[in-house]
Amino acid sequence: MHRVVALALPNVVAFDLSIGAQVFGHREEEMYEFLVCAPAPGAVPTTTGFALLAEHGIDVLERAGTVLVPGFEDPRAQLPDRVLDALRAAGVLDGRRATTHWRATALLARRFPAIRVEPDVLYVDEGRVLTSAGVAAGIDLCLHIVRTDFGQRAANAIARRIVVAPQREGGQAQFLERPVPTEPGGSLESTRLWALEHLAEPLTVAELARHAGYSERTFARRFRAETGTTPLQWLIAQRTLNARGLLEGGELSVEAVARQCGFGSAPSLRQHFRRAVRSTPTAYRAAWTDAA
DNA sequence: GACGGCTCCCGCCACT
DNA sequence: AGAGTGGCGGGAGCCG
Repeated sequence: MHRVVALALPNVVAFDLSIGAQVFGHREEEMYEFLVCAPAPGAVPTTTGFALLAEHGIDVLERAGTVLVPGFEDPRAQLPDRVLDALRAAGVLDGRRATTHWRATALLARRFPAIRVEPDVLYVDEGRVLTSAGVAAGIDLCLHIVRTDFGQRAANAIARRIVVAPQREGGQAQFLERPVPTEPGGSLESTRLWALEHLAEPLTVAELARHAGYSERTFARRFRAETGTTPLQWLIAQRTLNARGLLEGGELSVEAVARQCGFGSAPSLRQHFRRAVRSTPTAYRAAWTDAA
């Protein structure tokens, strides 16, 4: 079983750590073993007025398949050498791409010139090291990890369980205007859910706008404010996620997958698939078939 | 891959 | 005045 170990450093952001716990630590799926460790086992203060209990010391990091480092205050604090050694964190990002909360990207770039800071994405996957932006982007990153380890279907199942809207691609802009859409009446959430149910049908932006009760212009504006992307790009991303799930293990032809996902034709699916996944549908299916 | 035809979507601006 | 809205033009991008 794949072991994920979260490292709770003093004044950990409990919400960040909880995302990992919800995604990797739930008993419903038996894909991951999830442990929480700290430099010294025991109570670890959080930034939000309560402490959490870390049952393990950092020795468990050695046997981790994935190490999770949730946010903590103060990031300027000097960590003990033994913690840094365990993480091999010093210089680990040098020469790599990385991101962080949009308020801190400039600081990160200034303090660590060797890191190629990507200021406007949700998360960055550099293979061995993955980084994400502010809180909610951690969900996208964790689901991305599940997808990498076990496929889109597994990621979809967990996303459904924790009731988060379907994933967003890492390259998507961080939400600068409205981090969390509130205001139930004004939110386009229900229109997005409606669109997901009708993904297989041809959908136009005009239809989505009509469903939401806005003019096309206002709909487009509000859509970007809430999701950070445009209606069509969002549709394409959702259709591609759907296609990934169908390709893994399924027997449907690429043409049939395309139609079932709402792509008008197989070439259309191939084009968007290549851009988002950097692979072809057939190669993607083969990779998952061989892995299983 | 190339190429039409069409949709999308963003800046601009008028209107409330 | 200032914020929110929506129509329009046209370049970008999607689709067959």
